[in-house]
Amino acid sequence: MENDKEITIWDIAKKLNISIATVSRALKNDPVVHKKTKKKIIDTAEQMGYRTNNFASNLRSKKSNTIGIIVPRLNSFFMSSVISGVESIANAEGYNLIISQSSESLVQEKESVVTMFNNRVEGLLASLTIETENIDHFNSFINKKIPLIFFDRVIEHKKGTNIVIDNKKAAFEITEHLINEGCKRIMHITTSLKCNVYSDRLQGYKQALEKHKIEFTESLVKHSDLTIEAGEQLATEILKTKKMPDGIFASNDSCAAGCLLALKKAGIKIPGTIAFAGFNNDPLSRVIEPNLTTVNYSGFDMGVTSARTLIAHIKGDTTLSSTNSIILRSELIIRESSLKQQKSKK
Amino acid sequence: MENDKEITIWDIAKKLNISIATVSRALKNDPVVHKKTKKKIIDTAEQMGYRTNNFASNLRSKKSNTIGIIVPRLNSFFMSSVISGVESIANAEGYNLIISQSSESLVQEKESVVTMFNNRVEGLLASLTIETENIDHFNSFINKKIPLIFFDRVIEHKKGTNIVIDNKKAAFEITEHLINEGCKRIMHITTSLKCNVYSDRLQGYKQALEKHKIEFTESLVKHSDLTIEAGEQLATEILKTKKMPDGIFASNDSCAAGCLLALKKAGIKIPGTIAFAGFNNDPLSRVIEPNLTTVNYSGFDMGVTSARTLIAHIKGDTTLSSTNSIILRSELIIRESSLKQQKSKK
DNA sequence: TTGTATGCGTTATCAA
DNA sequence: TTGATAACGCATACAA
Repeated sequence: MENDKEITIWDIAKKLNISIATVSRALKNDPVVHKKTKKKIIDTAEQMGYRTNNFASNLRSKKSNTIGIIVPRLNSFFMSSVISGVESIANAEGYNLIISQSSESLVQEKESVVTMFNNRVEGLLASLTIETENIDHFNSFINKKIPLIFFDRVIEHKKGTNIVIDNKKAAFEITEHLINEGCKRIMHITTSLKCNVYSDRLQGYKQALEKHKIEFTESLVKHSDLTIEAGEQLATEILKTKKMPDGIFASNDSCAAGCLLALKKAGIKIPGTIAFAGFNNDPLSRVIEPNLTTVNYSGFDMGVTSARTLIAHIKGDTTLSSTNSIILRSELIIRESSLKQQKSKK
Repeated sequence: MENDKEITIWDIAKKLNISIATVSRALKNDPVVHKKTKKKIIDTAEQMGYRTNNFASNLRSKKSNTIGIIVPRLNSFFMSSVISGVESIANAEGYNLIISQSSESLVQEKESVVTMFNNRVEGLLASLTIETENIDHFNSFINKKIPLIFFDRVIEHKKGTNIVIDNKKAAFEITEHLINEGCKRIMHITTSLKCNVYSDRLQGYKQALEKHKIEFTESLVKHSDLTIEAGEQLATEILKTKKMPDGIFASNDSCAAGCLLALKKAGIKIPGTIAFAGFNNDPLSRVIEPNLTTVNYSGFDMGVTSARTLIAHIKGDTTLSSTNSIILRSELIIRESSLKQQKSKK
């Protein structure tokens, strides 16, 4: 039955001997058109195999019905969960989703923003690269007042909403937990501190040390790219040190896992000699032995919230324009890798 | 400098006192327009803050410059790698990418296809849900000869290309490996056999048994949803059995990991008493102890190949229209979890 | 090499 | 409640 020619509202109108205006209205479910004609129109539309031409519609109405998302990497457990959440909302709300990854490159991020702008997305979600220090390249959106929301990796700005967790608090709690377990020399593994996520966690770490009167030691802060391999690498470094740490708090689970396993293989007792904590509650953390103490926060929820908020903005919800940031819940998950104390009771 | 009004080719034409036709040509880098005027046009376009209106352009040219991808789940390591690969190619080739997830639901998948069709994607990539038994719902694409490529989870069909790995062979090899390690009672954990990926693996498993004169036992094939939890669940079941298996080949790493850990916790020696193998080379497999023997195949590569092939189709590469399927490389990765033999030598 | 004129399929503004 | 008609911004056949 399928034919090569595309059916338009013109064809429907002709067949039904009515005007295209009425057809257009009926297809949009405009309450103004008579119920009976509406039904007739919709039926024949279906029967003729009509599909609306979004280009024409968008051109005329100046709306794209599309939202965009730019992420540093697509293939991490956290990010793919975020995208899954965003997609589910976008889909339910009838928005298309276009995705772009910056691959942690500022240049790429800039290009992605341009692409999104040219595609006339009605709103944009973005999680920044590790090297993004300002958001001038988002000015096209800000100037045109196109809703723009940063999530997770963000930069404070006046013109929009950020969706984050309280990284400082989470890091404080996890560090304090390590201290309470008896750690006195806690190493922190992080990456570029240009990024709020990591600088906040470092701050939380420092605050916990301060509260418990432990002197902050610069050399205990290690910078890496937070991969499993980086963790392994660091482990060999640690093994060469005279004064080994008695606790390690890594800024993600992959890196913690790599480091933990390498140290364990070298005969270090975990958590006995070195207690461990990570961040993200990656599936890895429940598989590694000992199970990894970590901070849980749901990428899916963050995606859902981000998409919902963005769409509310697009639809002109004014109560939101004053919202500067939304802080999502995160929780400390204590597992075996950090239990120095309880270990002896077992 | 940004203003509320959108600049069009009209504005540029007016300013430069030339026709919109020339402007349009220049912006498309048409070789027919004089170099000098072209430069002038492009410069003032930039200066005026012009951005092309894709809707008008698409409407006129009847091309969307967009490809679509439908996946069962976004948030698995494998799938997010695929998407990462697809995105990188789409981006480089100047195509937009719109993404939809079916959440393993056939109903959702059908809706996603309709959405993609209505959005007039120029080509579609899809990995089917576990319950998809035929591809009638893709007929809109097939009838209109819009390039359609299935990857990983596919159904054989005459009108298009499938991109897969040789699941049968991979499963055969991994099963044979277990047999060579001395397993005589190998359990296979799988899920819906409607899906090529899983039925092929089961076949490979059977063939290996057959080759080595091991009788196939129906009760050793377990169906589950292949999550970590399902693996744990199965472990408790196995522990209650009188005749435990001496090897387990699970159709993905998560499930293998859940099962392995639960059995290990119950005091079963891995691989001594039960050898283990998974599938996918998920990061989990390198973290679990013992490290998991598995099959590696790159989601990123599959994404890249799928996108490249699709775009070639779109561009009318005829050499491809005869290509029925592309089989990507996969490799057996042997790790500690399956080494029953070598274990004793250590 | 450039310009004129037309149409792509909608939506929106009138008027009926 | 419906209809006639003018945009929306661009690409292209044709003419110059």
